[in-house]
Amino acid sequence: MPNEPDRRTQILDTALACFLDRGYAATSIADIRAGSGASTGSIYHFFSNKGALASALVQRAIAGWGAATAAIQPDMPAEAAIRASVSGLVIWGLERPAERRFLDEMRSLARLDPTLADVAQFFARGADAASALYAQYRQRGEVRDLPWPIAHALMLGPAYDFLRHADPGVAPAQAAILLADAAWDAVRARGT
Amino acid sequence: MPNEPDRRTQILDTALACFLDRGYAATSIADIRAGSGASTGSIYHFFSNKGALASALVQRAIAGWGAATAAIQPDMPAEAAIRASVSGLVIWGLERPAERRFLDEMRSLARLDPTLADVAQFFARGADAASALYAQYRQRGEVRDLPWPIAHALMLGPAYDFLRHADPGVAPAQAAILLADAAWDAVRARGT
Amino acid sequence: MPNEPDRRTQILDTALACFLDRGYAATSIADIRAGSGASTGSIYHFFSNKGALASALVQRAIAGWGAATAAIQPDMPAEAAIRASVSGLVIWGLERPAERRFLDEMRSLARLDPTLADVAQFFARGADAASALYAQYRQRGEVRDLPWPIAHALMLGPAYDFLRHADPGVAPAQAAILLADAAWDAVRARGT
Amino acid sequence: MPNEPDRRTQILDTALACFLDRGYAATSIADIRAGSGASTGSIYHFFSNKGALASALVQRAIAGWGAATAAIQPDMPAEAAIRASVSGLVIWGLERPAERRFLDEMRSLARLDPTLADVAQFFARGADAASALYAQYRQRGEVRDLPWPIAHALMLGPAYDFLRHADPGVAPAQAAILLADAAWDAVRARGT
DNA sequence: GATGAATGAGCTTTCATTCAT
DNA sequence: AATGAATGAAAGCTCATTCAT
Repeated sequence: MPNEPDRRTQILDTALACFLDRGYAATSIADIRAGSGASTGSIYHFFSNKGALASALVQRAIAGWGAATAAIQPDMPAEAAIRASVSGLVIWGLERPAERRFLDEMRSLARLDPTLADVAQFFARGADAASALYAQYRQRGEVRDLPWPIAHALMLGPAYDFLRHADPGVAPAQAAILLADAAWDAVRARGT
Repeated sequence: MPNEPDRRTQILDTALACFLDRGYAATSIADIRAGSGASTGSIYHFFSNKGALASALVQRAIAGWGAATAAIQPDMPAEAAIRASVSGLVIWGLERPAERRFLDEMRSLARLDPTLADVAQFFARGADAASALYAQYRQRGEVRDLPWPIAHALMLGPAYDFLRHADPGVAPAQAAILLADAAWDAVRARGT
Repeated sequence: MPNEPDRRTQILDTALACFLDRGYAATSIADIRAGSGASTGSIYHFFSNKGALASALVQRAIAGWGAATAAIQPDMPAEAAIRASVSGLVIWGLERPAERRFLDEMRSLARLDPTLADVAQFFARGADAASALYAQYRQRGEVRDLPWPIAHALMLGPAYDFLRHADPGVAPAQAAILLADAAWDAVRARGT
Repeated sequence: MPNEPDRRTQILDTALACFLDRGYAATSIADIRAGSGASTGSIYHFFSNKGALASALVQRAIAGWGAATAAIQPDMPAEAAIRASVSGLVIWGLERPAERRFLDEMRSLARLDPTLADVAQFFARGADAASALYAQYRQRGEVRDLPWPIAHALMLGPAYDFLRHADPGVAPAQAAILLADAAWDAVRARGT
């Protein structure tokens, strides 16, 4: 007998499928109801909000990306960490373009929609952690003394931009290397 | 006799104000009607769609940004052109954050909404022009031989990323210089 | 050709019929749509709220009652005014029990529902006017020096209570006289 | 070992708290579930309906008020009985305004909602008892020969009306006396 | 006695768009 | 060129109640 997933999971899976397919804003509760076989009431039994659904999924999606960059340790050299995180992002993003687009949409919607407060907080926490890590590298003298927003932009901005215009014509491996190289070049401590 | 703007312009101005204030998705035709004093019918007389309104405004907004980088000529050295265009983007984006956010929103909505086809085309045309320019620089040997999506990402990705998280704590001039430097460093032709 | 009422009026009439039949809370917009032939959108074109509909109707209903007591003048003797207003209320309430019940429901809902703020204000204004009138009578020495809430209760409380339990077994004229007498007896200035 | 109240009582207590706080209509079963710690199923195990809950509570609430007027005996003089019942109502209503408001709401809802038939019956029974008592006083020649609805209105209408507009500016004791006096004056047998 | 997942009809409100005048 | 009434599908969400365990 197959291991039937429970209702909560069915709903979550359907919601993710819809969000990836159509985007968050364009997905209606009715879509999720139809896709999952659950009733409207059932959906709201498990998730108080459309936003709560998104929140649960953002967490799941980020966890997936996190796994891809799990190798990064706080005490590893800045160069290795930064290269790994950029190329991890690029590889993951090229493998799962819909997921990447979904997170992108959530990031901007979370700024305005109060039902997405959880999502916003989630992103904020991630950003803080990264910022703290960069501060460490700076103290160790491995990276340039840049304001965090600039440092972030120099390291990850190109990857995000590249993924946003995702073009199947570029080989993932090559793109990952080029962008990781550039990220490290842009922030590594300048010699005397 | 005062130089009363015509209806079309009144509508366009109000629409822009609303889009900048609330975003495209959150602006209703009723908002524009109320703000402009024009009737619903009048709005649809001049613009066949909500999308058509956006289209006209995207053109106007981009024209404004274009003016800021008007100094860029096809035959000027790559370095000057690239630096100018990056720092132009940064300065403009910090001066007009709402406008920048609006263009960002439009760029992503245009991918899905068929009534925004014009907008999508408009962005595509801009991208093509930039791509052509980069090809020229490459032929002249001034820049690295990179796939255009990568080159674009290296030059402008950081600026876009920086503006997206727009932080009033960083001085505009400093940010523009840092990002322009980085852009040029990332793509300039490598010595032997 | 019959004088077809306009949409706004059709909606208002249907809404009143529903409110009188079922009460405000139990009436849905769908009921009004079905009864009036107007579309949902049309209803919301004329009335921003379910509450706005109620507000318009409360005004109309009170105006109707006002007409019944139109004879009351600020400068007429307290006795005549009070008798007229009590018996006017009783006669009107027995003639239009549904209308009376509707106003009663609105009075209590208006305390809590913010979309009924207009209704609340409307009732409040009426109460203020009555209170001011009583203060005048008091100054003229025609009525007892009672706190307004008590005076109101003594004069109109019995009529409201009687109408609430409306019993067809009591002759309207007799009821009106008994209650008007009692109202005047209860508040008229006591002799030395 | 602490005297833990049983589930039924917990549910009832929470329901009352909710009804007093928000009113019957605005209270959902979910509210009661959350407040009482009982499950939905448990609530429906003890009470077949939302209405059954209300019914049990109306009984309790009226019993409370009954205790306040317990001194009233069938064979005591009409004047004492009427004064006691009016001032008892006023004192009780000023002390427990939420309870009073709740009973008021129930009285009007019970007229329409079939699940509140019990409540309606309960109120009716109370009214019958009072009516029978008045008939006795009438036979004894202590009170006016008035139709019961009018007599009720004259005696209790002012108190109800006063409590409905409950104004903390009037001293309870004074209000109770004024309203009790008026009640007796209004119905006591007229001299030749 | 107790649980809580499941139901589904129903609610108010929004909004881009059409069209007769 | 201009009006604004009219449309109706669609949205997110609520809630009393049922029932298998």
